[in-house]
Amino acid sequence: MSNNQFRKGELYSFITGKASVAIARRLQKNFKEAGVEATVEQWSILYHLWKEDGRSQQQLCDATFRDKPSVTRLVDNLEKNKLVKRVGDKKDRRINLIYLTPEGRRMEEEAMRVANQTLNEALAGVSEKNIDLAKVVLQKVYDNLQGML
Amino acid sequence: MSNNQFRKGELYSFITGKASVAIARRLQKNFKEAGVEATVEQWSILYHLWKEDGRSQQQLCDATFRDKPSVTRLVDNLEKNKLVKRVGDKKDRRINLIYLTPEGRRMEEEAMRVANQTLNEALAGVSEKNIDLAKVVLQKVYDNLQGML
DNA sequence: TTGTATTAGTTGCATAAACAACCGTATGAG
DNA sequence: CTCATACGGTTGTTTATGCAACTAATACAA
Repeated sequence: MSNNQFRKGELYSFITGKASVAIARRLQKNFKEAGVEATVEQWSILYHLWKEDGRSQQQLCDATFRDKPSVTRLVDNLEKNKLVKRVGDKKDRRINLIYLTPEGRRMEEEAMRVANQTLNEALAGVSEKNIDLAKVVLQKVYDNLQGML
Repeated sequence: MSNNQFRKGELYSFITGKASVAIARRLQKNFKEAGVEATVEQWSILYHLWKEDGRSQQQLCDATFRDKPSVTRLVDNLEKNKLVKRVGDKKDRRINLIYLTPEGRRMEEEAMRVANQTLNEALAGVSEKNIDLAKVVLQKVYDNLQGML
């Protein structure tokens, strides 16, 4: 069955995902330099709220590929830093809707500018075509692994 | 300078690296099912020791893209689980050389089998050519970000 | 209507990461 | 030789993840 033997080093690189670790580290550093007071993980939650405010924690789980405890605690920290606020859903009292505070909304422009700049640094010298191809491969990997749960 | 505007969702996917997170989660699950008693992070250290035993912690930092405290604590846990042993270097007393225990050595075959199988699951249906291309893109991303430190 | 299953969210515990500050050892210039 | 500097490793603190167990609220079937 192992018709797919990997060349030396390939296995390790794919599994450890050093490229995405490097991007996250750089984004964190760039946030700090730009005075954006949030972690990359917190940014990933804010990112989805900027697109559509007032999502439930469960929706944020699905959007960010995290489990429920992770989102609970990210929201805890975002709330502590006064960037979002939990509001109980009136129709279904199990649900927390997460809303941006004015400070949370204010952060969007600069944070997204830094995120785009960081991705430009990361992808410098890579053609559009190859970016698309890598994207397709990574999406396929993700789909392969999701499907088998 | 933002000649490289990203399509919707692309920025988020690249930065959060969901594919490599998914691979790591699957590998952890497969380890568990196969009775391999180690975390993916611990495996990443063992992987390099299986290739060459008796490396220093600093060498393991370089090999695994981790900082010194991270490796210190991974080695702490590996030592606690009796998979490796710290041995002081005789020539330079600052250095710890990390050696596999018999149990650590015994784990290699099964762990590498599971790792290869996991990568096969992840890359099912992706052509050799596209795997290579994705690899090149990810390496370029890594190099871009390393260079600018 | 009652009782069971499902859903949303939280808490506890172990592991890991980043960053800064620190200690002991080695090195090399003067 | 001595002292500043660099190097290898450890510790403390904060943040985040995964898993399992749990609570509260809802849905739904009998």
